[in-house]
Amino acid sequence: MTTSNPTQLATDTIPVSDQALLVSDDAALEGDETARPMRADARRNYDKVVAAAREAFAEGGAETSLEGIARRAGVGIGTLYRHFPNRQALLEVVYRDEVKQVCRSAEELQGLPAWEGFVAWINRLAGYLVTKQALAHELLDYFGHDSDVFKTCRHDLFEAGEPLLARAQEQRAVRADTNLAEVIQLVGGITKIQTTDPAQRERILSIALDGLKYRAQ
Amino acid sequence: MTTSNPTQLATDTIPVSDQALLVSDDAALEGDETARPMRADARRNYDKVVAAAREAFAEGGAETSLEGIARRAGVGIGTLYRHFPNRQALLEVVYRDEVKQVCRSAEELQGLPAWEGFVAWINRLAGYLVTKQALAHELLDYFGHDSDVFKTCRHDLFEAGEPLLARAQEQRAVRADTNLAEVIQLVGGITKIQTTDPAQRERILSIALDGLKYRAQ
DNA sequence: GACAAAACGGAGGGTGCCTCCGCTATAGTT
DNA sequence: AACTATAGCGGAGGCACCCTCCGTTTTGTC
Repeated sequence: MTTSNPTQLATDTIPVSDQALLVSDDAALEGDETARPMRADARRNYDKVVAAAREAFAEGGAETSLEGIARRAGVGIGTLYRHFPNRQALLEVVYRDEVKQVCRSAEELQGLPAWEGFVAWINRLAGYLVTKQALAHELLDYFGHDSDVFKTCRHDLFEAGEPLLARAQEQRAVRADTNLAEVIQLVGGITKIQTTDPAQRERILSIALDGLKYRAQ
Repeated sequence: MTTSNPTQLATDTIPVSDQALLVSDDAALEGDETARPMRADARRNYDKVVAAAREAFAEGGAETSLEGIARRAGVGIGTLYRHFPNRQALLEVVYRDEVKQVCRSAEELQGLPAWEGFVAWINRLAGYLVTKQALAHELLDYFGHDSDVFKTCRHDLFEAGEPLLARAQEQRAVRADTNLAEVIQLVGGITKIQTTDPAQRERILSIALDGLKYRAQ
C-alpha cells in the first residue's frame, strides 16, 4: 500500500526526455532574475553535475560523496564546487524537483473522499521520503530552517497538502488540533526508521495515521 | 606508561563516585564469562576511553570523532581501536548503561494505571532518546541488527517495556495489533525529528500515542 | 584571430577512519 | 628482585572525504 505506489516518483524511472525537462527547470532557476546567462560550458557542466547527483542520491544516499558525484559527472571537483558551494546547495537543487513531483501528484487526489485522499497523499509522501532517504533526511532536518530553497520546498509541500488536510479536518475525518507542519514531521520521523522489513514501517505509519483520525470527544 | 598526557586529562570532569560505578560496570561486562582479567594498563585505558566517549557523546554527537575521543582520553588512537574495533563497538558499550537506566525506571511505573504507566514509560524513553541523539540514532538504526550488545539492549528494553505494554493491551488500553518493537521504532522515529520547538515533538508524540490507544470497533 | 573574462580541474591542506608494527609496561616465573 | 614472554601501547601512514586556491583552458565578443 505505501511504498509501491502506482505513481512512480523515483527519478531513475523517469524517461530521458523528462530529465531534459528537469534540466531546463534548473536553467529557469538560474536565469530567474539575475543578470547574464551562463556560459555554454558552465551550463553543460552544471547539468551534468545535477544529473549525476540525482542518480547518485537515487541509488542510495550512503556513498554519496561529492567527489564521487564529480567523477560520475566527468567533471573536476573544483567545477562542482564552483556551482554548488557545499553539499547542502547541491542537495537542495536536486530535491527541489523531486518534491515538486510529489506535490503535483496531490491534485489528482482531490476527487477521493476526504480521509482517503489525505491518507493517499501521506502515503505518497512517505513513499517518496523512504526511497530518497538521503535527500529526505536532510530535507526534514532543515525543515524549520531558513534556507531559500527549503522555504520553496515547504511552500510547495504546504500548497499541495494543505487543501487535503483542511478538507479532512472540516469533514471531521482528521483531528482538528494539528496542522500540516506536524503531520509532515510525523511522517518524516517515521520514514527515518531503519528496518529490514518495509511492512513494519507501513504498519507503524498506519498506527500514526490512526492517531490523526478525528475522534468524537 | 607511554601516554604523553597526564592521566586525569580526560576524566577529571566526572565525579569520582560515578567513575567508580562506571568502572565496576565495565568490569562486570568484561569478566562476564571470558577467561582472564584485563591487564592493569588495559583496564585503565579502557575505562578512560569509555569515560571520554560518554562525555563526548553527551556534549553533542556532531563532533564525535574517534580520534577526538582518543585525544580526550589521553590515549593513542591505536589503543582505542584495540578495545573497540570500530565506532559501533564503542557506541554500544557507552549506551549500554544508559539504556539500562531507562529500563530500570520502568519498574516504578507498574503502580500506575495501565495506560498511564505505559505512556509514562514511552515519555521517558522519548526523553532519553532526544537528549542522547547521537547515541539514540545509531541505536535505532541498528535496532534490527544482530550485534551482540544490541541484542542485550533490545533485551533490556523489552524486559522493561513488555510488561507495561502487555498489561495495557490486556486491559484494552492499547490496541492489540502491535508490539513493543513497533512501538519503540515509532517513538524512535519521532525523536529523530529535528525541530527548534521541543513542544512540537511532544505534540507529535501524543498524536502517535493516540494512534496506539485501543479503539472499540 | 585576438583578448579579457569566465570557467575548468586537480593539487593539496585539513580531518576522519582504521591498520600495522616496533616499542613498552605488565605479570607470572624463578 | 630480576627475568622474560607477551599483552598492550601509540602513532605513522594509507585511504577517503571535504573544500580552497590558482595556473590553465574555453568562451564569447570585437
